[in-house]
Amino acid sequence: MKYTEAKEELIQAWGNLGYSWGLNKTMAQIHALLMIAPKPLSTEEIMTELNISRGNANMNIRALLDWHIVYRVSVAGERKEFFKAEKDVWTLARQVAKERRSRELEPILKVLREVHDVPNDGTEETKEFKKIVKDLKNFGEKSDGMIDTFIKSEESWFWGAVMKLFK
Amino acid sequence: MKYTEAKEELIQAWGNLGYSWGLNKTMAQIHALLMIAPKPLSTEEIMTELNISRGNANMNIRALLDWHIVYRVSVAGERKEFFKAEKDVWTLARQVAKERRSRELEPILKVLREVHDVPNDGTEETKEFKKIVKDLKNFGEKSDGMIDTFIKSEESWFWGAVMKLFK
DNA sequence: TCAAACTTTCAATACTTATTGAAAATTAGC
DNA sequence: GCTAATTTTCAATAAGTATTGAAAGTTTGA
Repeated sequence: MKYTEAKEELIQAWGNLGYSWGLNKTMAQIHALLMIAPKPLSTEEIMTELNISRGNANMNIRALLDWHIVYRVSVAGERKEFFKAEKDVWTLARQVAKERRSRELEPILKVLREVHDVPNDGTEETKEFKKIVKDLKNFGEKSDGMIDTFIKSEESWFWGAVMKLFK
Repeated sequence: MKYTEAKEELIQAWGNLGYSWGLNKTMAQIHALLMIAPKPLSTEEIMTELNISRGNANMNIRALLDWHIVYRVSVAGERKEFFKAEKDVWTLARQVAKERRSRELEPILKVLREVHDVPNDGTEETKEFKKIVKDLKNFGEKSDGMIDTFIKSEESWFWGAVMKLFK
């Protein structure tokens, strides 16, 4: 396989993965492009490489900055902005975990806490409801703690510990 | 908060969460409804509770069966099918992890393995590309192993081990 | 202060995905 | 085999999301 094909394929695949991460396709593709680029790229370059409009490029770059997985870079002698992606996979993973926790896990935990205290009126319905909510809340809170440790951890410590744990 | 409100709110929240899980909103809502129901429900009951059409209900129930997080149940003396959700949160979590691994992680790992061997033609581009792909592949494979252990693990063992590890 | 370079916004539109509902298919009992 | 109950399919359409491109806004340096 040639480099250009491989590059194309990786960008496509990363675009699909984006969906499972709460990014949209273009966002993920820009991220992939920046990740494998040896130098920061300008909006123009991103537009050309991915064949997308200026507005689209701009919006999705903003969203990536908002996720803190793409950074603004200034290049000496150039007036326009350049962008680079976080290249350290570990840092990337922690950042994504952090964002997803606050976008996905926290909202559902908030609801679980709210509905946790509905009075048990003695019916089967509320009994079952309370049981399930309790279990979900418990699970969610344990997961939350685990993710928190992950986010704050050091790569070497983490994999070392996990390796010991998972065999 | 009253039970009916709480129920409504939980179903809505679970519907949103569905998005971050590769389910769609209705699928996740049906799942929530079944999870808190003390008895298996028929398609009719699901249609009424969620105000959705027969076709919609049917399609999304099939999808949930396909994910193996909802089961078919037959009720004595009734001709129609009834459905119940997996109620054990731990089993649910493992099943979701299993499905997501094969729907999200495996495809990207496949691509990473494919593009891993592009020849280094000496340019900056291929050098950087190969480095990033190597890192991503390494990370993905470690994660894959970890998820695998999780899927095969017992709840009590897992949280015990994790608690020791994370704190 | 001006104007060129560059970035942002947003209404219009294209594209994608979800939903409906009625017709077709299947199933079960007589 | 027939019929009524039930499930499945799928074309039509509604709803939701992404994308464009041009106009408006902002920044920079002479």
